[in-house]
Amino acid sequence: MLKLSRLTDYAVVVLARMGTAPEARQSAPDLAGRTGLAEPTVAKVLKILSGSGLVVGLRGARGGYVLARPLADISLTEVVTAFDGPIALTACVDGATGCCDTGGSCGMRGRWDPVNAAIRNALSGITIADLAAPPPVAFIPEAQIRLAAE
Amino acid sequence: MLKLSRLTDYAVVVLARMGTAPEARQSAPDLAGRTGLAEPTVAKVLKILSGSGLVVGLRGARGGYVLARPLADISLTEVVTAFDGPIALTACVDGATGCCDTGGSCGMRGRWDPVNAAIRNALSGITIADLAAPPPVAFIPEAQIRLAAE
DNA sequence: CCTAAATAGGACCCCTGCCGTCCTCTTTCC
DNA sequence: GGAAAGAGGACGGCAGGGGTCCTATTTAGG
Repeated sequence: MLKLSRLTDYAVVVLARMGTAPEARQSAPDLAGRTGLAEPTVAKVLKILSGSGLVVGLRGARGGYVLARPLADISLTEVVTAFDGPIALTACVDGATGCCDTGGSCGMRGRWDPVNAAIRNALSGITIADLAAPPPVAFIPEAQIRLAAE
Repeated sequence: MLKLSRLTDYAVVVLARMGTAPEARQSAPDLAGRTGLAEPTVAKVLKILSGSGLVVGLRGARGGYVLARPLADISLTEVVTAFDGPIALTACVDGATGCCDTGGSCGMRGRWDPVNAAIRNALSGITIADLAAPPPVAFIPEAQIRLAAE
């Protein structure tokens, strides 16, 4: 299904929460409490985010996590890629050997690439800051709408 | 993961094959043979396509399927929607009740909508004909690239 | 009228992959 | 030295997709 994994969803929530105090180091139990998510799950999310370099983990007592970059510099593509792997709608990509066993006469060879690129670009144009912005007077996502207009 | 279901992939292949003889009625076993896919699977795909109105099923002996519209008039969004349901990257959409149990303070409420719209629009701009076109001299998908450029 | 061919529509089981949890090791502050 | 917290991996439960099959209905042809 064309859905992103639940962990990706959690990651955006956690990142958004971290964005409210970009300088402070925040621990996993702390963020769990503030987001209302289960602590082990938040810990797992943060470990993956740390592995992807989107946050920086500080070990030891009084440790925690800090945003590696401001939310406005983190695109949705990066988060999705960290949890769901490279964005590729079908398995028929990057020269997957014997993708569909139709003997090379698939006819679809390489045709999905522009589609993947379109998705990637759409997600690249949206930052976590766009998703996390504290509700201003009224949220009218003109930028995103313009982005969506073919 | 951000992948579409395998049936959707099959559907594109089957539709592309049907596009090579748009007028002729083609049976499920016939299309299975021509695409190299398993016959029951092709039958299932065609039933779903028929239910969505993308192809027209003709019952009885010497029956088969005919494209309801030329491939150039069938967008990827329609095919994806037929198999994967409405395009919604997260469950937090269309007022899903108690989506994340954070007590309404989710802060993400409605924020994914522009993202979903962006994906939908990107896929709407691509037709099955774009994916199925028999390789011309060189396939340079200018249209799609332009579409992807934010 | 009867048979064969083909669609329509479910029902079913298997199996993959996600998800949530937990355990251990390492690091660092007090 | 002890406690707190991240790093890394392992593991079982479970939902959802997928492939298959069965039956009913329709229709062309002999």
